[in-house]
Amino acid sequence: MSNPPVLERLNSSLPSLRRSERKVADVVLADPHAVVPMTLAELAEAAGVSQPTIVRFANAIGCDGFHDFRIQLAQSVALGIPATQSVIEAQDGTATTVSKIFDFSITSLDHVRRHLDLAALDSAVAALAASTHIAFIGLGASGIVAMDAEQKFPLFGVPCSAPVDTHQQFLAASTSTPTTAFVAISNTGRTVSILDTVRVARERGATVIGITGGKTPLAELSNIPLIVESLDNTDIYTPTISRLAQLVVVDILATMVLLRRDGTALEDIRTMKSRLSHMRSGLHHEAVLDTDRRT
Amino acid sequence: MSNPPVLERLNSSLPSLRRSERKVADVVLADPHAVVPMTLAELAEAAGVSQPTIVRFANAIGCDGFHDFRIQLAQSVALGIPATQSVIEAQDGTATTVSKIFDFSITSLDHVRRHLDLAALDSAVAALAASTHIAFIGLGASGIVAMDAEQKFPLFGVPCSAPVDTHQQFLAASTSTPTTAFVAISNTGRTVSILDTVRVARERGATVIGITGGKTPLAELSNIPLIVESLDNTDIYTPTISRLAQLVVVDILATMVLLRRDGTALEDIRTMKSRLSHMRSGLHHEAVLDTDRRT
DNA sequence: CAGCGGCTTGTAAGTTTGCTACAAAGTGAT
DNA sequence: ATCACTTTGTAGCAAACTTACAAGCCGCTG
Repeated sequence: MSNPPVLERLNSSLPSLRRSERKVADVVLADPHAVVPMTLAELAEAAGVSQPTIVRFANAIGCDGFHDFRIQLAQSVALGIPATQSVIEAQDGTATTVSKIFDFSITSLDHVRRHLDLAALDSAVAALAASTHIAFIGLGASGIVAMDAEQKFPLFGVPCSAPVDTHQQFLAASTSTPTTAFVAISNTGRTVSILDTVRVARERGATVIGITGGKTPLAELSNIPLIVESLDNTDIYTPTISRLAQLVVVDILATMVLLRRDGTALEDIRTMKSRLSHMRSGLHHEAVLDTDRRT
Repeated sequence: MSNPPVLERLNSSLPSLRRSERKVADVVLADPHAVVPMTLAELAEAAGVSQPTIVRFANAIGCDGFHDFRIQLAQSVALGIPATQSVIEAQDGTATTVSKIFDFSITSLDHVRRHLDLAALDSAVAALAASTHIAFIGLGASGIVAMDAEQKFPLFGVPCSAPVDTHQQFLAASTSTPTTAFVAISNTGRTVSILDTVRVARERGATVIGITGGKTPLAELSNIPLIVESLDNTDIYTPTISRLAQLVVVDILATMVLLRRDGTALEDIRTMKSRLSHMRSGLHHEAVLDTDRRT
């Protein structure tokens, strides 16, 4: 899996390109989708340059020939045009807006996938698996993630809490123990109340896992910093993308903790899922148990 | 944008393949990543068949020659191996588990992107923009989505609520009016309490937007059904993927409603974002206002 | 400002790669 | 058992990509 997507690389190495290579870059950036099915000769024609220039262009941006360039471009385009490229505008139609937001979301997830620290993840899983109690805290969009985690983790038989307001969060930190896993979620990693709360949890000896967007104060304060680096979203229309990546990371943590358990926990979950689906349908408990027997 | 991803198509058209074409399919499915950089001759070698067979294989699964096949495969692989292919297993290492969950999440988002009904989306946006009050309801994972929506939509100056328990939801439905937009979120679309609540909202004349996973009872009951079709997740380890797609759809709705507004709402949001970031840092309100003046 | 050196770009030839026509082998039915 | 049909491989061809080389442009210096 090659690390930085082509279009990103193209942007960054744009100044170091020669004049006619630049013409090629312009064509590619103008409409990457259209370039994908093009043959070398067609692209040369479209950019108004000779064929070897195309090859040199491909090499210049770190591809191994035109073949490689085309494949990498196709992959980049499949994920979506990076958000840095396309900004949502008022005159965009429905289809365009939908595309842009999906592209942005998918690209961002891909970015996180490439930048996730697996070792930190392992440490976090170990800490969560060893804990007797887990607390998730976050505010705003990150609060949503905390609540989502609270729905997932109790499945393993470990009591979980996700206090929503700052006072309750502080209280949870104050009553934490050395076997508490304290998961603090903050994309900016600078929210003072979260930082204060984390300090208390640390004092109490809890293991603090900090899910944050970069090398932030929260990362500094955490025993195990989990950097979930979303793409920049300076644009005002751009939705908060960090949640999505954080949710996926929580999914990963939950799944990996589950994988560490043996079959009994698994069986519990299976039963739970089945009962839940019956509850949805409004059947009575008796009926559920009956169904379970049949299964 | 060609509609069904290659690997999906390959799976579905697998029975109709000839014997030696099937050998090719096996090689491709065994490790799609490895096939991407291969040349036609190499793939023929790897599958133990002749070169023309590869070409015929490509045509058989709906590609226009080997070239096209390679590009489409590259795109498919970029998004990740579809979940139907790869299932999370206990013996998977960290890297593998992470890959699989990200792949699954991204593939699923891509799937929703391809299957979203733009016309329904437009209707939903129109209804939301015209409403004087918006209620979001959901339970479990969908409840998280409802709460997320509640954080986003008040920005437009329309009062929003996202009652969390079934009684409160029922109450909200009972007090809704013809200008209420009632957004019900349920992936299964069969949760009885949600359906009951929606019926009440309909009786009261509210416009019901149903975000659901297919042609479910909820879709039937809604004025505007928004089908958000995630991939099947029969596997027990697989995390609930529907939330992610639903969140993105909520993002899209929020963004599009915002785009309908004129500059004033925009300015409000800009100011709000700036103040919020100051609040995070723990600065006082005076300082915030001061900063705003400087901006 | 003319001449020179280096870099940039295009021309042309070469090599690889993918495609197609055709023939051989296999398979099933009568 | 033979025939018709489907499937697979061989061989040649056309197109695409790459490389070597020469022409042109630009800036520098005398």
